[in-house]
Amino acid sequence: MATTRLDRAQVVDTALRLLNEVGLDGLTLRRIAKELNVQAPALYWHFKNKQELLDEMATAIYRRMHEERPIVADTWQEQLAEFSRRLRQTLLGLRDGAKVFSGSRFTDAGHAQSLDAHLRVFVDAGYPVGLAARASFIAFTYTLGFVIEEQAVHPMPGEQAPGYDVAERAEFIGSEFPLAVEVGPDLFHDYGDRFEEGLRVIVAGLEATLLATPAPSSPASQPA
Amino acid sequence: MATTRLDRAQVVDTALRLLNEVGLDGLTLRRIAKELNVQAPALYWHFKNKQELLDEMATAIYRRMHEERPIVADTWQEQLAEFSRRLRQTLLGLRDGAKVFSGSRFTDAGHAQSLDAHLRVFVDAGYPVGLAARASFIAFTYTLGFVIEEQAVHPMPGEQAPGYDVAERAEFIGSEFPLAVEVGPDLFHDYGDRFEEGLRVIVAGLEATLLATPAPSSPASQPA
DNA sequence: AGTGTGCGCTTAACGCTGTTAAGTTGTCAA
DNA sequence: TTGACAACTTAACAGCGTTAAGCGCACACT
Repeated sequence: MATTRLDRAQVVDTALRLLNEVGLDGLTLRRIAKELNVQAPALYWHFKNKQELLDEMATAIYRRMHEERPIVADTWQEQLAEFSRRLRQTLLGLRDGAKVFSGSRFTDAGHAQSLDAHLRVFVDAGYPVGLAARASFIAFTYTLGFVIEEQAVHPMPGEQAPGYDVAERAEFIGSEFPLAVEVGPDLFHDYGDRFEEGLRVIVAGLEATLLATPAPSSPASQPA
Repeated sequence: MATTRLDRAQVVDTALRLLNEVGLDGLTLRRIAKELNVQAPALYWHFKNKQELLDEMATAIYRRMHEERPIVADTWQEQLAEFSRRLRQTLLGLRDGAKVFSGSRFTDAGHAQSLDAHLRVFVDAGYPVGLAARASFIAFTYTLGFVIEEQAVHPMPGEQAPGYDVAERAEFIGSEFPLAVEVGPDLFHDYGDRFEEGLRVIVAGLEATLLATPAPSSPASQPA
């Protein structure tokens, strides 16, 4: 029964909290408004339309990734892996988190700060910033795609979506394609371990290719 | 002016063609029905609901990947890269292709055939099938995440979505975070080249880790 | 040939959605 | 005390996915 006036941040927080209860499909403007003891059109005073609210939600999600404590990493390998882990954990913490995130755009320059800090680790290690960005984009898209698939099977950490039972799938496919049947557990179980495995693969691949030589030109910019 | 009766395949084909014109948001049952010279509820004779139609569309997309010609690859590296390239190209060929694909489930066992053939390349090279599946899943999620980001910027191969201009972005961020500004082109240009770069990274990473030793146990199953 | 069954569709309608327009209230400035 | 503007409410609109009921035509059967 909040009698104070609304502001954008309050709407965003409520919407994010509500998302975990009702999911993306159930997240309607009327439902959000009800939660705020307000009528639906009132939201249009604060947001141009629903997409702008969703964009602000995505921005808030990204901000949450870093606000508790900044990532401290001594090597670019640690920095890349920790960034990816946090992204996954943050998205997993929200129902349909990956879909909300991937369907929206950042609304402020706040994300530039953490991106800048992230890239700085690579630059300080002597790599060109462009290379750092391209390498990070690979890990970023891997993480995004991974969590989208993961949340299709597990909408929330504890829950299991119907239609992904491995035994059921085996029966569905039949005996004609034994390899496809056999890999069921490898595709639909142990997401945590498999995510880490993928991170190790990408880091090893970067060490072998893009980020092979420690420093082509300058030794390293002096730490701030 | 087709006077023949509808069937599921015809609806799916029409819906996929229409998707490129109107996008996922514009793809309503009434619009699809209109295209088929039929009323919207008629679709419910052929599909349980809209999601079932979308699932069938995703299945058809996956089938298109392989139907023209099967992938022929001598090495698992080629197989993995070519599979990923085809997935990307197929998704890019459809407006919102990655979103449709990632939001749906396969409706038949047809995909098991190509998955089986894909895995066979790894098995014939002497690797355990579980390792092959986990390695392929890494490339798969990378590709999916990559195309989702790519299609956010380029809804169709020629077009450019608003709000992603690099100069605009630079002004938006300001001078406080120079590294974040500088990497604009590295994040938003040359998607084709960067996708290939990512594939090379992942293949190199697999060679260095998961798929390092040619064959742990059996030399190779004899070719069929 | 006449009759019945049921497939494949139409028409009508429901509740819900995002969104717009217009009107109302409270607060603060002059 | 008056006016203005911020922040909302009420009412309404077009369009959505979906359900219920009814209709017509093709085919099987006696």
